[in-house]
Amino acid sequence: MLEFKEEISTAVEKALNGKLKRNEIVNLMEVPPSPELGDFAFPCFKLSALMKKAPNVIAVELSKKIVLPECVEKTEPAGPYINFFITKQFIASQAIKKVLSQKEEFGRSSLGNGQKVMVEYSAPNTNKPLHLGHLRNNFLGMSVARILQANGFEVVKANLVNDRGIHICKSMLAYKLFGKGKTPESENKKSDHFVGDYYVMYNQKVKENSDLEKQAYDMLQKWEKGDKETIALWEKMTKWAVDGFKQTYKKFGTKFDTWFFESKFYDKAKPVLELGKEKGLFKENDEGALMAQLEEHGMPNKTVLRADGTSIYITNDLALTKHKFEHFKLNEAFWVVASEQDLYFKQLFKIFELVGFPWAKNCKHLSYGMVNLPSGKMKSREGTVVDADDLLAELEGLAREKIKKRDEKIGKKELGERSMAIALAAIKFHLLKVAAKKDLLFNPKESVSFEGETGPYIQYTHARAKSILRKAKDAAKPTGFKNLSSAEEQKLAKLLASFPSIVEKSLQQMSPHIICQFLIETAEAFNTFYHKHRVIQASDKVRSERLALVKATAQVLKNGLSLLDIEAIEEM
RNA sequence: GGGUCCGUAGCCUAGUGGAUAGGGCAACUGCCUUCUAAGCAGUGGGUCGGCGGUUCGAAUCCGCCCGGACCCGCCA
Repeated sequence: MLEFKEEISTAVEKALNGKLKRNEIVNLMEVPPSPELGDFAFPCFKLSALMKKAPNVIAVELSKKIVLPECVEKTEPAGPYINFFITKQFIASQAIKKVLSQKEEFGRSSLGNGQKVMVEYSAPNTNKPLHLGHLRNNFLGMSVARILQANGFEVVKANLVNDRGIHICKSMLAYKLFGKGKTPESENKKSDHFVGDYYVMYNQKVKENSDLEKQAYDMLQKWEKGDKETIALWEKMTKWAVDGFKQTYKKFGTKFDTWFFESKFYDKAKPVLELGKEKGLFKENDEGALMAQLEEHGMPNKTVLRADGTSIYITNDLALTKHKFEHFKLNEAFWVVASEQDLYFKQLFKIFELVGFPWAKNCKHLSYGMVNLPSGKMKSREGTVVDADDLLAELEGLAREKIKKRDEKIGKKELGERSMAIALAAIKFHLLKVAAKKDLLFNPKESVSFEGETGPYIQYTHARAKSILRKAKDAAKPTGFKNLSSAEEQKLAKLLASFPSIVEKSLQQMSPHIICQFLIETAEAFNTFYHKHRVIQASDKVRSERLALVKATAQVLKNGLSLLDIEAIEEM
């Protein structure tokens, strides 16, 4: 549709004799709210101010002067607008030909020009199993990485494991005191859940015995000093946790190109700390803690090193970020982290800028809203979280029942694969379809739904299209697209043609939800078409053209789903 | 006290200046001997939190207020 817009703008420019520049005209061009009003509209308000004439008068006069380009069937002045109607066969033919020739490449671009970017996401703590919050994070990370890749960026997907700090020592302490040598194997428990149970246990026990708090802190000291016994326990429990995470990531299709461990970086910040001191940015306060002086830059000061010399979270990021940019030669780095850390990242990036790292301006925080439950906030400490593994198992079970209702004879392997694909689509789409910055209220009933604006609905639409294509078999190649002139076919073709600009918009805004909204609209348009028009039973000529439209729709749905890391299955 | 973000029908949500605010869930009415009913068509439901301002034009921009979430030097 872009080229049509260009051609129309050129025609308008000529008719205006230089009253407006061409790119101004392109920017003013709109799509009318309803298809009966045409495919493009030129509003005359700007001209009205310029020419001191009523916009509707201008619309009438100007529309007579415009020499129609080939692709335009007619123009109509409508109040202050001039509406343009693209010749119907041009719309269908342009859209379908492009999709079917470019196939999985359709929607991709080379905007990134090979630039290397890192997307860091997930960032689990080794004392708690992955929960709903991580899922939103993981899905955003995976999808953003895919959108970047589709636009010609070289993407490094990274996971930073928070495997040190006082919180880890809490679960270690509980295990040491009450674990009695049990193991995940002996308890037949997934290993990250096994570790997480001790974190919850610590938080229960500390309510009765506040001395545990001091013991945990002592343990952190011992850990930082390299105490053998403490390190051995830490290694054992960290491995349990990470092994468990890996199983969960595998089930969800969450992937990483590189793993960072906080324990390997927290003590490597010296060069950055020294640099900051030299610049006068980091100064010791009265208690001896090292503080980044940020108040004159409009934000609170930030502690970068404790008074006792031990590290905090930012100490690690100071070391790790430098390593990232230098070791991976990055052009840009993204952090997918919840909005509660907005200020933290503002401070971190400001520190990089003030220390003088040239890459400071290429650090981007992809902030997203918190996931809450109807009962309130999720708290790992209290065990009131929606566990990732449990949620997927529940969804998979529901999908399984639904598939069996439709097809009683389905094979076991097939059933397993399909139910998993559908369950994953449901949860991924549910968490991605809302704009990332919005907080999300996780309503269990809605989230397990496979109907309405859901991932399975998109998959179902794709499967329907594929089913037609399978049954049609011997499709003759269409010679033209003169028979796709119904409102339903035109609407669908226009949507397909707009996919590349949708992908570009989702890249610019780093927003997978834009893809979700597009897929919903396209699936709706296809299903409406499906109910109103027969494909296989149509006359030879019409059938071949409709089959091409169906094929193009399946391709675009698949390409779109792939940007969300959702599988487009063949049958449901 | 300060800062950031959010506020669109009973619930969830799209829409960041342009034509009657677009969907979904829930409710109700139709449609399966025709390409998969996880679908389609239809009905009802809206002071776009409030008030003021800017503009030819505001859900969208600005100001104030109300409500909610998050954050504010040694948690992550």
